[in-house]
Amino acid sequence: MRPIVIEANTPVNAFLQSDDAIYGAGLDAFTSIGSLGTYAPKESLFWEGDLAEFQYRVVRGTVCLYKLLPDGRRQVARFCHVGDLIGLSARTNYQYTADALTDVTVQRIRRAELDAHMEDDPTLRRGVLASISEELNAAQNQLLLLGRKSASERVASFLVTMTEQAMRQGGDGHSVFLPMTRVDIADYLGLTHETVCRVFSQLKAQGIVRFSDPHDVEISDATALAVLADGDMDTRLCA
Amino acid sequence: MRPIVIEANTPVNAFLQSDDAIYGAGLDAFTSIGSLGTYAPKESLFWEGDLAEFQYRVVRGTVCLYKLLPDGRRQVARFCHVGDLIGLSARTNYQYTADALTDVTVQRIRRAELDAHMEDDPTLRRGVLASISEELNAAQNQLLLLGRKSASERVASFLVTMTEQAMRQGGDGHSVFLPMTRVDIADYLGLTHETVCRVFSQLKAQGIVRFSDPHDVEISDATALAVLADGDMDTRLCA
DNA sequence: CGACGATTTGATGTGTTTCAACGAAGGTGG
DNA sequence: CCACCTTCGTTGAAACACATCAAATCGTCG
Repeated sequence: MRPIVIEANTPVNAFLQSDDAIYGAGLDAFTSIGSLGTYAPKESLFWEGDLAEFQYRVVRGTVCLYKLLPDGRRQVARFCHVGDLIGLSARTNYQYTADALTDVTVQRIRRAELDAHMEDDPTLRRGVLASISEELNAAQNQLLLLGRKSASERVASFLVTMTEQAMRQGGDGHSVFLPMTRVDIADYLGLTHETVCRVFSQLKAQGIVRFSDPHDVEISDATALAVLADGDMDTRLCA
Repeated sequence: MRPIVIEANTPVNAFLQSDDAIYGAGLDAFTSIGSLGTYAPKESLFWEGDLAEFQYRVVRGTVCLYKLLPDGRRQVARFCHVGDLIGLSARTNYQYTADALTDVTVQRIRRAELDAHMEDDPTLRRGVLASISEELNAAQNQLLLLGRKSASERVASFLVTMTEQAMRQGGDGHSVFLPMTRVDIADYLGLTHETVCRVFSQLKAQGIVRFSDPHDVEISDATALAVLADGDMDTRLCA
C-alpha cells in the first residue's frame, strides 16, 4: 500500500533544461497569460477528483499522472515533459492525480481564460487540439503495450520512448536520464518494480544498455532495443 | 495468427437502433455535410497507416478500433457505438484499423471540410473537443484496467461499461447485447478468449449474470458486478 | 448432411508476481 | 561526526494467475 503523503524534503534529481528547448506551436497563450508555479519532487499539482480549476504546461522538470484503485494499486497514465499540456479535459474535475517527479516549473492558466482565448485564437485552438490528440495517440500505443506486450518488450518500448523524448529536448540519443524511480516505471508499464529491475539487468547482460547509475542509461544498441520493443525494424532510432 | 481478410458474408447480428437515439451536442455538421456509408460485419472502414481522408460518426451498429503487432498480436483500443466519432487526430494517417462488427452506418466527412466548419462553428468545435477528450478519458481508464486489474475485474468492468453504454442508448440496464465475439472482448481486455469464457462462467455460477445466448447478457446483480469491477461501491449501476 | 467458426471446459505450462533478503545512498538526530 | 533510519535498487526462491494446448459441443450455412 503506497502512502498518500506529500513530502517536500527528498533528493532532487538535477534535470534542468534550458527554456529555449520549449516547443509547442501556437501555445503562446500559456506564456502570455499563464502564471508560473513551481513544485518540489513528490509535491502534487492536483488530485484526482479535484475541481479542475487550472490547466498546465510544463516548463521544466517531469510530472507523473496516475490513477489509483481503492486498494492502492496504481497506474501511471503518462510522464509529462517540457512542453506537455496537463489537465485538458471537458470534465469539471481532474481525472487523475499529478505529482512532480523532479523540481518542476509550470505555466498555469485558468480553464475559463484558456477557453476564452481559444475562442479568439485559431492557432491556439489548433495547438490545443493537436496536443490532446497526440496525448490520445500515446495512450492508444500504451494500451497495446499494456494489453499485449511482454515485460521485456514493455521495458524496451519505454526506453525507446524516453530516448525519443530526450532527443526532442536536444539529447544525443545515447545517454538518457530517467527522472522516475523503478516503482514509477513499473506502475507505468503495468509490472512490478522487481520485474523492471530484472529486465534492466537482462538488457545490461546483453550489452544493449549500460547504467552509470540507476537514473542514467546509456543506449549501446538502439537497434536491438527497437527490435525488442516492437518485434520490428522500422524505427527512427537505428544506429 | 489472425488472418487479415475482409469477408462480407458473415452472420449478421441484428443490432438495430432507432435514429432518434443518436446523441452528441453540436455535431450537426456531420449530419448536414457528411455522406452516409454502410459496412457489413468484418468490413474495414480503414486500416492503420492509411491516409486519413475522412472522419466518421457512427449512426448505427458497432465499430472496433485496434492495433496489431508485427506477429499478429492484437489490442482493441475501443468499441465505437452510436454517436461516437472516429478518426479524429492531428496525424495525416490513421493510427489504428477500424472494422465493422455489425451492420454499420456512418456519416463520413472529409477532414478538410470538418476543419473548415470548425473554424466557423464554435459549437461544433466544442463538440469535437468534448468528444476527443472523453475518448482520452476512456483510454486512461482502460490503461488502469490493462495495467492493474485482474481478469475478473476486467470482465466485470467491461460488462459495467457495456451496460452504461446500453442505458445511454435507451436500454433498461438489465439485458445487454454484446455485438462482439469472445476474441474481440479478449483483445480489448488484454486476455485470451478462453479466460474471458471462464470468467463469464464464474459470473454465471455466482448468479451475477445470465446468458440466454453468447451475445445476450442479463445482469442479475449489478451491485456485485460493480464491486468486482472496482473493489468499490460508488456506482451508478446499483440495483 | 458435412464443414466451419465460435464457444466452452479441462489439463498443463510458464512468465510474472509475491515474498524475502541484502546493499547502497542520503537524510536525520544525537 | 557518526549511528540510525528510511528509501531505493537489486537479486533469489517459491507461488500463482493466466496462457497455452487440446478437445468436445453447438449453431449456422452451403
